[in-house]
Amino acid sequence: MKVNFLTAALQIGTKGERVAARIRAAALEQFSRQGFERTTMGEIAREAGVSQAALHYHFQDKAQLWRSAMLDLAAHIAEEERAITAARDARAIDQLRMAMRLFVEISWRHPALGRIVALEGMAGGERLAWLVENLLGDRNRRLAHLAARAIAEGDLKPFPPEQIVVTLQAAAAGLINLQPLMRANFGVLAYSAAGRAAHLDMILAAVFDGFVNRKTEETRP
Amino acid sequence: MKVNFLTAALQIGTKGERVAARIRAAALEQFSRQGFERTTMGEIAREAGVSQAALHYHFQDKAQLWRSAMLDLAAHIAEEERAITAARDARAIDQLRMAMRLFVEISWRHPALGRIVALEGMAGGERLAWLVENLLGDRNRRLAHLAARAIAEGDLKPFPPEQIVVTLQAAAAGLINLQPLMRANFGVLAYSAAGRAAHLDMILAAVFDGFVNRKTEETRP
DNA sequence: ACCAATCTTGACTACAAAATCAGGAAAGCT
DNA sequence: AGCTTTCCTGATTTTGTAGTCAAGATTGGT
Repeated sequence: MKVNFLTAALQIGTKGERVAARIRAAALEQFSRQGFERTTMGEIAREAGVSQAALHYHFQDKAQLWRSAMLDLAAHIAEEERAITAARDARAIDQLRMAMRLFVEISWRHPALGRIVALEGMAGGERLAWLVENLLGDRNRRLAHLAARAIAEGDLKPFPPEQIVVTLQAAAAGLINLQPLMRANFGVLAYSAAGRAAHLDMILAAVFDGFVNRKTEETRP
Repeated sequence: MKVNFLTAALQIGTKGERVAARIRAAALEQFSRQGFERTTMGEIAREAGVSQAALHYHFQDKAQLWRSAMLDLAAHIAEEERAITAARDARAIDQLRMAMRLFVEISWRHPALGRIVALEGMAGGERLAWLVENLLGDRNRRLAHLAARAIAEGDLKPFPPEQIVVTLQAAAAGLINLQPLMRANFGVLAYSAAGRAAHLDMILAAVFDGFVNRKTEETRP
């Protein structure tokens, strides 16, 4: 059996609940890698080590399994996020930097999230609408609001806040999502813990700082 | 009939060649939006205004149609690129900046490219291998080499060149690929020509500059 | 140990989409 | 015009996958 963050759920609940959790974990992995239609129920079943029919016992249909897997992911992420509370009175730019740090760390721990957003965010449709409604919308709007404040406080270059937010996230998730490309194109392997830390450094030090308004430097000749 | 950049091909060649071009254009649009499996031959046929069987007359199977559409896209892009030749003796950083400008412009004109790379680059598999082999590999390695030179010349912060290249491209294509997300999440509409120019500004001025090593700015003109 | 509820499965159905094919229309040549 | 090649289509077959179902296995309570 595959081991990942959802495997913890195997320890609790009734047998059915444990199997359902295993199915959700397998489904999330497949859906996020292959997208919804490329993923088959049979594949998920095999990965979870149960029969295909078991999937339909625990979940009404494929779409509902997808939503269930997403909610599961969201719950795990929310729990990890709660651990960190941004200081309310800090400058917007600092809250934003903190949010980006968190985003990168969570993206490494839960690569499925970024992949799903990329897949559905390109395609549009009802699954995207569901994601925006249930998981992404508030969070993104909050970040955009934060970016707008940071601009107003003179700390960010004055680009459209929504664009800043989406671009930052796309940049941060890019390397993580595109591991297969990195491997196929450059022969680079998946990252160790040290590599992840270096990646976080890169995003903050390079990409994020690119948006930062360096008043002192710019007023220089 | 849908009009796009491939429609030009309608003017030349035999009747069959013109129909094949129309099919490739329709296929490219669908494949890049929906991904390979979500796209059906029937849909492509309807979009191209021919019968489903006609697709199998011109192309052996779905996979070959996909490859053919990609080659078509690559040919168009290559032609546009050829118009611009980077000065050989310029500093690597300037060549890189020029390449990014080109990348953003081409990405706006051919949004299918970025979507395909994102889709297949996340999933891995034989289509990705084909893409790397036939149209991405050399180009990306050349860019990485350029980034490495720029680092050696002290113009870029010393992050791994492959990571810089992929992250820059992910950041630049992010907004373009994720238009449906922008719309669903923020209600923002597709971009006008002015919006595209502004986006290019943002990528170069913010993201690209984030990677630039500012120490050298003082010593440079 | 027994029972009832919960869970799981193999076998099956329904359906959508890819691929094939024989027949016929259109284009191009002489 | 007559002939040949190229092109296109409707009808059909094949294949892969989602979803159903009745029967049997497992689990947990008493």
